[in-house]
Amino acid sequence: MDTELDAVFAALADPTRRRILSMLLEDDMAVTDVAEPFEMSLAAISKHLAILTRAGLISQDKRGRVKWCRLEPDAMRAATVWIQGFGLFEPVDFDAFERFLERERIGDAP
Amino acid sequence: MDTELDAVFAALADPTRRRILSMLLEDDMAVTDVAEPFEMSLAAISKHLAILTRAGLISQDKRGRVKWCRLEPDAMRAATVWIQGFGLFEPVDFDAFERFLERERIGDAP
DNA sequence: GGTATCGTCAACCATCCGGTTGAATATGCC
DNA sequence: GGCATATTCAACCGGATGGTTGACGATACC
Repeated sequence: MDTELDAVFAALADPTRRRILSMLLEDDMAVTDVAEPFEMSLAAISKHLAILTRAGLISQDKRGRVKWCRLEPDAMRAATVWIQGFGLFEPVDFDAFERFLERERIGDAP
Repeated sequence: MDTELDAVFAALADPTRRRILSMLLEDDMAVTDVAEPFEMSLAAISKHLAILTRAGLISQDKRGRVKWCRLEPDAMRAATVWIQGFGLFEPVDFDAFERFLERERIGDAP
């Protein structure tokens, strides 16, 4: 039924994977570069990336011998929509949030 | 660190638990009543409720011999905030996001 | 062709998860 | 006291998870 939502929430339930997602927020990355800041093996990171891919949170595109990882925001958006379905919170203005991020990024620039 | 978020997302990653949460949206319920529509044992539901409680998504209040379960929306809100601002672990961004939310709320007010 | 780099596969391990069943602990009722 | 109801505990099971290591298949470079 809602196995997609299962996969998304399960994928988000791990700090390593959340950190990977936030790294990909900056830019697309190769698998080796994703693994670099972590203290675990490359194989472990590769598994985490597979879980994120299965959940639809990222996509992987192999060009040459390097595999590029790209954030896919839609799956995460689905999770947010489910939470909002509770009606407990004001609906989130995604466009406003995008503008917020943009402003922050500009503010941080030298 | 971020074990709280771990627990929230892990708790949300199960359809039974999500269904329980949506049931509790209606009203507080006793454990037995929560278990009634499910086809699994009462003990299994009791475990699910323990997981939801540990994640802070519900609270349980024993009055007499019946234990009442109540939805606690704050934990879910934390998850939403992370998703919306994912990658904003740095306090600076979190504060900025709080201000952003505040601004949005003021903007929306009549 | 030979070699280094990128990434996954396979096997293994410890631990957790979601479920069961049966016994145990409260509490309420007569 | 004695019995029924509400809920958890304890032990168990099969399967998933998160990690390791070592071998392997591709691709790039000289």
